[in-house]
Amino acid sequence: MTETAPRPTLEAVAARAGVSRATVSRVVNGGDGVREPLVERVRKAVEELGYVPNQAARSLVTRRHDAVAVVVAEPETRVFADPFFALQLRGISKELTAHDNQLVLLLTEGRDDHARVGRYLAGGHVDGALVFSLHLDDPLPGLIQRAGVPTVFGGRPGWSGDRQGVVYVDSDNRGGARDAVRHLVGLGRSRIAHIAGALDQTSAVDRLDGYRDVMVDADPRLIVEGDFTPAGGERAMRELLARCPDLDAVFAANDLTASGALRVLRESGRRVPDDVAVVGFDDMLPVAEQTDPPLTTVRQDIEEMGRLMARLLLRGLDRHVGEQGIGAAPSSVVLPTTLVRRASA
Amino acid sequence: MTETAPRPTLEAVAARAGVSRATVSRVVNGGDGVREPLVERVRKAVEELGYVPNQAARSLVTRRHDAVAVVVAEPETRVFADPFFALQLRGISKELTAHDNQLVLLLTEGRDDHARVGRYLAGGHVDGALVFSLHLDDPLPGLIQRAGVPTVFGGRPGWSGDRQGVVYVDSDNRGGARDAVRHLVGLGRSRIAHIAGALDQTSAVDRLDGYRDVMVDADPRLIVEGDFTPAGGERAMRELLARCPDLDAVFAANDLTASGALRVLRESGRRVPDDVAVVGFDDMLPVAEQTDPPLTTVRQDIEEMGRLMARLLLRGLDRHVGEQGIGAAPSSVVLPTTLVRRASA
DNA sequence: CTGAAAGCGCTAACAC
DNA sequence: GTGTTAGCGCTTTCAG
Repeated sequence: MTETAPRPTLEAVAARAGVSRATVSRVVNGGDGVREPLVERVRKAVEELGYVPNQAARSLVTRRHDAVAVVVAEPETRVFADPFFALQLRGISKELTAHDNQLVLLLTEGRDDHARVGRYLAGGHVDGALVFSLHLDDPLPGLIQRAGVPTVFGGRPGWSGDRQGVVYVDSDNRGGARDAVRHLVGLGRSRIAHIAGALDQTSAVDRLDGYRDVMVDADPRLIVEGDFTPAGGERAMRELLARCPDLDAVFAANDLTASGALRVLRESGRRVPDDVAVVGFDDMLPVAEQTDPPLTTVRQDIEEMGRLMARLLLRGLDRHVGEQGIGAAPSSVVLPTTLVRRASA
Repeated sequence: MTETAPRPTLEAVAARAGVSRATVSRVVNGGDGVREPLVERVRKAVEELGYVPNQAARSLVTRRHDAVAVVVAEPETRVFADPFFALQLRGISKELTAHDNQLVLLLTEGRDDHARVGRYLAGGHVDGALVFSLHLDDPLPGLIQRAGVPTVFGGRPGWSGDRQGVVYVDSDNRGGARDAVRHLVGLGRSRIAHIAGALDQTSAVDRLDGYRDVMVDADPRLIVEGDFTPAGGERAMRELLARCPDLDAVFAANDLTASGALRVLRESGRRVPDDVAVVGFDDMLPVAEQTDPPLTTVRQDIEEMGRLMARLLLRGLDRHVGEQGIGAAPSSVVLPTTLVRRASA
């Protein structure tokens, strides 16, 4: 365990360079308005002493941290099992890094963690927060609002009383779902089932709504709620097959769900797409391309969503420092989706 | 985007409660040595004002952050694709949370990021670091050492000149590999191939060494280097099959690799385990149980490794504050592995 | 262009 | 027990 040596301070650098603390500070922060010879001397001293500014001290006065929290409200860390988060995080990470901001990942495993997260955000460790995967009854948004931290949400939050000034980035879930179902209809299918996602999330609700937009008076038995997991897809598919053995297509709420459905369909002796056509959602490559047959699905650019979330937040922060702001407050964005045809439908 | 209101300070709370800042500070930090009526008054003021301590100010004087960085040196964020990290992170997260420490995840996507990470660590944002997935030539350990942050490594670091006081947590990769190969030998197999991991990582080298321990004079053509991915496993398996069509067993460096190998074996018409027995490493449930046939593999308790890393680090930090330390400096730990028999061997 | 001085919000001795 | 007083290391007016 590396031992921790006492770090040199601004003071020390100033002494060594024979200048004042103020001058060192200026040089360290870009060196504008300091004459070249001095800049040189200070740089040298910094180098020799291995000086690194103490961020706590700096933040205390600037009220800036150049760090952004990413809060993942997924209980039981399904987080990493699901490539979805990975991609989104990656987009976020890239954008933040490009703007020299640090990503601080806050995982919440359960109820108890909420308080801790609230404390952390309110404690002024970060300049803003990116929040994900909210469920309808989640206490997190309230906590965050109280913490008074600028926030951008991933996915449309589903509170009833839509609060002012909430910014989010979402996919056009409803439109994408419509495209998927229309595609199945275009294939001549008529008994089109839907395996929904967990309906306490807006993405699941929106996709279901899109399905209903097209299948205006669908047989209610053709709709089963899943949970966005392969296991849930299997369960739902079994249920559907039992209820409606005559179904000829399935629109699954995401690719993971579709992969489970595919497995059950195969077990039951159905051929895909001949007997039953299947469409997923997400176009999660590792999943959609590996299934048998490869999955026709609705693509959303997940990494871009992440990047965009970060960008909106940072823009909002800049606006903050720039007083009443030249630019308008950032507003929510809904990204388009595209249907990707493979072999399953 | 939630607007940020000015937060009340200790001073404000003190004024409202009619006490000194010191008293408020005491109450906020546990309230020892303050008489009940005052504690009550202060609590009330804190509540009413919605006071939350400013961490930057606190850290400036205590030199404590109650935050630990997790540095993942995996280029190109393979991080999330691999359940391995997920589990380890989870263990870490649990342990840190239990000790009221915040996890700060630092992703490094490439060379450029190293400097940024170094700066972050040296900047005194965190009390310690947990570092993963080092490759032999990684500049990160050097940076970290220079940053002077107490660190625990995940997996034995592979530097030539073994530095003093390096603490790591690792699995008994060599022993586990021996068990795996011995199991295959016990099954009566003699042409046992090995698909190694990326040999710039000690885990891959150790597993290869374990294989060699048992197969003392193995046909060198039976050994191929992979890269811990399914695609690498496929490639390697094809190569092996071309070189040694008579092989009757494969020990793969991890389950992901094994899954790729399995696919190729099936393609080639070999039955597993009848024609070729296969053993993996990791016992990554989502992988090992889903393969066809389910994988016999060497289990390592990955989550526990994560938990242990965090525990060692925190223990070290406590020792630090407790001066010369009552307990000894924490030392490295190597966890045992166990063979899990399923259908593939 | 450079330096002196005043804090940022908090904790920790040290008095009372 | 409680209050007073110094700073922690840095940025930022404000003089010069």
